[in-house]
Amino acid sequence: MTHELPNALKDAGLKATPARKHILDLFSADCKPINAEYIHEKLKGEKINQVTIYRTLASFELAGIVKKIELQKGSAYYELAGKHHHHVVCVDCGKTEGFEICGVDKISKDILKQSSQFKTISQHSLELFGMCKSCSKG
Amino acid sequence: MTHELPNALKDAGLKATPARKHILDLFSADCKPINAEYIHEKLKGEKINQVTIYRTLASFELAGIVKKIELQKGSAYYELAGKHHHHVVCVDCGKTEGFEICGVDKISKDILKQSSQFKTISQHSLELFGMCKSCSKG
DNA sequence: TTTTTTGCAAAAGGTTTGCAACACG
DNA sequence: CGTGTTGCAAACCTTTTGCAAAAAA
Repeated sequence: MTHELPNALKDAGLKATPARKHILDLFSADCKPINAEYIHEKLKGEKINQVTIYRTLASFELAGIVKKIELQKGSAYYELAGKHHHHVVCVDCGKTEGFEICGVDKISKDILKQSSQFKTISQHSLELFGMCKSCSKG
Repeated sequence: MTHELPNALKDAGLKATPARKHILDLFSADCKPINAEYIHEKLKGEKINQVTIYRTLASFELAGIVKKIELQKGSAYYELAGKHHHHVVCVDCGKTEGFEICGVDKISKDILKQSSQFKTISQHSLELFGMCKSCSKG
């Protein structure tokens, strides 16, 4: 149960509280986007308040430990901030798969070139939606 | 005040009520993404209930008249469902600009080719975030 | 001990629902 | 006239806030 981010909390200037260590462990263990509800459910043995989870996610995001992603599932999802990547989401079961292909930087340059109103583009969101193999059976 | 979508309601099997006509006019007039609050504000003279606005947006989306877009501004935005395009959003003032460049279909093909889990990709969201010229001054 | 962090309760913000009254076609 | 639509009130769900108690360094 030792996490792969041993000094992430200290480096971020965050005190190493049980709640934070457990949540960090969860991120390391399940390498997939998770939301507050999932964390609360997975850690229900630890009796961590939902508010603490929201605050922990906010501080992790501020510290650059995790990244918030918009999967259009009605709540905010987070995952470890690692290599730049995007996701395919199954519209049926919600399963996600990451991918590293991303041509958006080139698109951004083209946009700026032809844009009358924008000066810089610093971020982007790109999510694909489709059917996974299990759900498209039958 | 005649709208550019004269038969959109009839074609969709929706009754041409005042609320729907006004909301449709708004979409035609302001060719930009708008949300429920904006509609409510713009049409406050018409005394249209918020619930009616939400239901109208839902029925318009179902009918394919409008498209919901995720601008990460805390509420759902909609715009007329026309040519496929995406947006740049100013992280400072929220201004949006549309653009038609989109290389995502090609990316989707590549993803599917290398994906172990997904069979089809049917939609995507792509939004860029940056600073508009007014906001990056100073 | 000092500064964070947590829990609780409550509120906020956007959106949805149930139901009766209303109005389009 | 009949079915679809609206308004009202209330619920819902996720997320945020205020404040005092608890805990990390």
